[in-house]
Amino acid sequence: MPLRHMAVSDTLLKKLTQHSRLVKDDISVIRRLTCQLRELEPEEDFIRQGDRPHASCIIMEGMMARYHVMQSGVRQYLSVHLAGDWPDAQGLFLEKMDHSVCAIGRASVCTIPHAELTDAFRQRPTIGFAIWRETLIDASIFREAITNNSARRGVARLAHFFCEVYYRSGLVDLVKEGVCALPFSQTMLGELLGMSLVSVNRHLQSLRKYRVADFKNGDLIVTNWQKLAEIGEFDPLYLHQVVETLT
Amino acid sequence: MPLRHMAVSDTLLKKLTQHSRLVKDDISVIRRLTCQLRELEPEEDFIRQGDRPHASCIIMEGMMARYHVMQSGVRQYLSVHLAGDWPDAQGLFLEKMDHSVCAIGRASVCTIPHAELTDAFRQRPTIGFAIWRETLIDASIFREAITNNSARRGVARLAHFFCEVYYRSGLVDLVKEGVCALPFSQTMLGELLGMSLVSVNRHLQSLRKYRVADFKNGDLIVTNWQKLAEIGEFDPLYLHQVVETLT
DNA sequence: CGGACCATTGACCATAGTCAACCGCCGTGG
DNA sequence: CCACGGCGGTTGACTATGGTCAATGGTCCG
Repeated sequence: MPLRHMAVSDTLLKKLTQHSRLVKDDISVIRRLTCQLRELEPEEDFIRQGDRPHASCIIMEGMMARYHVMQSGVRQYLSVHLAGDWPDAQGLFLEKMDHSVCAIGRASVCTIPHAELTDAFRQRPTIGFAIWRETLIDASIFREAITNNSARRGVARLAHFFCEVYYRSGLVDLVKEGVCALPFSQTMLGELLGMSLVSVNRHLQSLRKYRVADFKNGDLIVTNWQKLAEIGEFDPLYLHQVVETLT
Repeated sequence: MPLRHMAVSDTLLKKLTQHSRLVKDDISVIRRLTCQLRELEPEEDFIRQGDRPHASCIIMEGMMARYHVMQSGVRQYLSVHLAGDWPDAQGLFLEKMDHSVCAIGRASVCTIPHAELTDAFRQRPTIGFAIWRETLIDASIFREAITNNSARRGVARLAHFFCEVYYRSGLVDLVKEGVCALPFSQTMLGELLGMSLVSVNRHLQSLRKYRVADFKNGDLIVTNWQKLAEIGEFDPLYLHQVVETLT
């Protein structure tokens, strides 16, 4: 893993200003944060269940996911993360990781030591609030996943997940002509949605058949967004993408 | 709903110091927070999906729960909360509630305006960190719920939930001789665990049959904790009950 | 006494899991 | 160069888990 130092890229600022209002002083404190760039191999763990986190990372490129490992060894993926996301902010104030975070496909991240972050929060509480909000949005996404995996079945569950990935990819400009990257295998989709590989395959086929969406070679192709959102009962409220003032 | 003013009770301090180290100044700022006591009728909503939250509440007595409402009108409960919990801290920096919060049985809460809280965080960042951590623990509980409802089936799912309630009740001294309150109906357990009323009833019977746990009249009775934890694959790590220093 | 709600049970059905085989693709090594 | 193995995707057959429907009984309350 090659490491090099760099100033925190605009990726972070772009993400935070998407939902929080920051003033000049906040921005300059953020710009002063240093971070190390790290490249992750496909499926490489960034941090593991049981580890004690000292730094957290922002995704520069690629995709990452959180997951639990069951006693049986089976994985349960919990959420997926895109460029600009902060997939382990959850570990900021926790002693030990209760879950792992890995790359999905090749990814590069920027890591910032916790100590530097908490210093920034003390200087400019608004920065802390913005990142706090970031973690609250994460939590909201978890809640939606509980509902999706518990109360929706089959096609709706798959459709809802596709909606989420597609919508969030759009927010960070990662959708090109109805296509966004989703470097998952069907097996992994099953481990995310709490269904078997075979079920994923069959529900996928019904989305294909009705020309709503397709998924192949690690790409998600949305042919009928309206219909997909309807099947998945998708309402983006839970992603909380509204700019408001943090006084 | 009778309202009266009071100083924030020790309930909050007890909760925060359970997992965060606070110094004298922090504590006195917390003691200066004012709050309104509010009594909630059984099943009364404290705040609803779509509302804009201006205050948040700490549970003084009783139980509360978060839930989503599906398009079909069906409820999906997301998490349950006990005395000392902060069931809507999730709304602290969010524009609109993406879920509702209601009382489970009779409950009383203490509400604190958001503005007063953010002021406290600016004065004493450590207080913010402690409450931030509180919300991160919530998120961890959500993650566990994803895994529970997606990757465990039947009895294990029910057993895991019982473990969580029993364990958390123990932390705040609400277990008496193997019994703790859980004022749910079997229908509600189903809406929490993503299974039908009938399944809940049947899985409950198998826990009864093997003398592991029982559930009746709104009470959870644990007769064999060891076995229950084994069936539910319960590992309390995700509750993050470790005191550590927040510098 | 009647109604509402909750728990329980049986019968039946639907969804989804398991198992197994097969295909195509790709990368490795003989 | 080609054979082979591994992996991901697809399919069929069978099974199991759990959902739906419906009826019953108990308890509490008006």
